[in-house]
Amino acid sequence: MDHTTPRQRARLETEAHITQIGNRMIDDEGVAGLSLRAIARELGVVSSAVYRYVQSRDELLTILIRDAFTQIADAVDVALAEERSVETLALTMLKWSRAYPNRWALIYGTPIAGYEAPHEETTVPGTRIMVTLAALVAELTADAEETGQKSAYSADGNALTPLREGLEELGLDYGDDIIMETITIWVAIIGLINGLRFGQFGPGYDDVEGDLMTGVIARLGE
Amino acid sequence: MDHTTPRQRARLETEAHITQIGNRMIDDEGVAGLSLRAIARELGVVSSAVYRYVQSRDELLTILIRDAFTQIADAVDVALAEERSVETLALTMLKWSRAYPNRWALIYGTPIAGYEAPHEETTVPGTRIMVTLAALVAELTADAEETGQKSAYSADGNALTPLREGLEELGLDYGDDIIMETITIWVAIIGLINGLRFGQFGPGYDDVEGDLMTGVIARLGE
DNA sequence: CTGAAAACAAGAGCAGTGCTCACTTTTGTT
DNA sequence: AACAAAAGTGAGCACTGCTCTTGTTTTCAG
Repeated sequence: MDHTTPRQRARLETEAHITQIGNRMIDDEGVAGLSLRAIARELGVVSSAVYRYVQSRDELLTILIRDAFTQIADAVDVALAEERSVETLALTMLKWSRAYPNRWALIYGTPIAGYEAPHEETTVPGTRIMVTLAALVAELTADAEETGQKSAYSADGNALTPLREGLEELGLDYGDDIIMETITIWVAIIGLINGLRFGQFGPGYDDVEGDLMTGVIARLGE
Repeated sequence: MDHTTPRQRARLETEAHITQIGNRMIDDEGVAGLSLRAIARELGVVSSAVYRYVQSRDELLTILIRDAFTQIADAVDVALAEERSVETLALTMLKWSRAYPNRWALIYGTPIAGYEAPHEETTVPGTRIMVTLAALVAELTADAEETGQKSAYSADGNALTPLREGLEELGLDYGDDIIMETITIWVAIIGLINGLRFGQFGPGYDDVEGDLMTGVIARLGE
């Protein structure tokens, strides 16, 4: 049986409708195009009415950011279930960024001015992929050790302290070399996708984005 | 003798004043805080008056973007004259990003919504550092070859076509391995700085940013 | 079934933005 | 002194987020 009153159901529906419209607005015009007044118009309601459902534009932003993080992390999980490799992870992120470039910018681009992500709301979904990558790197390193190759990172381990603590909070304990390897691969992936999405390399990369990513990942795998 | 009339001089002064205020506003509140009306107030003039000096907010943005690109590229050039290495290049960019985080976001972050960089205006200063990096990589690769180490990148060279063409326009002709190496290092640098500046790794990195960059660069140097 | 309470919606209003346009004042030159 | 160009003015348009007061439903308990 259904324990939701019609009222509650209507509320949830409207909330879902708002986030849906919000997502579409971001897809269409970027985060700057996200307007509560425009949402109100589309809902056929006066502008102040949407404030019954969402406290502020920032709150809606938080919801949309969390959604985007969750979506891309889910996509990566699905793809990794098929083929577990760093390349798959990277190419899946790239593919998602092409499908939703403005959502990509929302989560991996410049922070929104005057907006502070509520940390507890967004940090967890926001770090999922990186944690997955660390696990992947750990697996591969373990394999490499069996075949006799040992990574030799011996720089100042203090540099990794903040990240190591973050992983420890999740109950994970990796060595410095694994963390260093993870962060290197991670920043390369993000950097490449950002460069492509933000047009920093100029035009003409449409057909070679995947190959470029594959090349970078291959280069990082020594 | 001076061939500028007092009138022309006043104009140039006001223009310089406007870009100076604009830079300060971006430093203070990010690109969203760049307001022509606020600039007018600070100039002690009515809002419509600034349109005598700047065609639109976007035009001012273009000026500030070009300035920022030029500034960071100059900083890199100066540092490289002291010590010519990839690490120096990377650390200089990192240092600049710490000094001017909002300007960094302006040039390497999410593109401004509804704003299209005029290409001819910004592309040249925007690619200076990357071109410098390519030259650096080429030098180092040449050194490595003398000592017998040869890089072996042999993936689909088509992926590099757009970049190779970009370099050829500047009269530069590098091999695929050098271009691939350059782009890998480049995206790692940008990715790491973006991650740090945009707070994607969480807090607590303030004292280890340099070590982190050094570690990544070292890892990329095999 | 009725009446109070809670939820929802309306509409005016505030302060801010970029930008335009008709108009006046200042300035430099002939 | 006359005149044209440049600079500055102020009103106005359309938009934004957000608040506050008023009115209207809908829900739910007595």
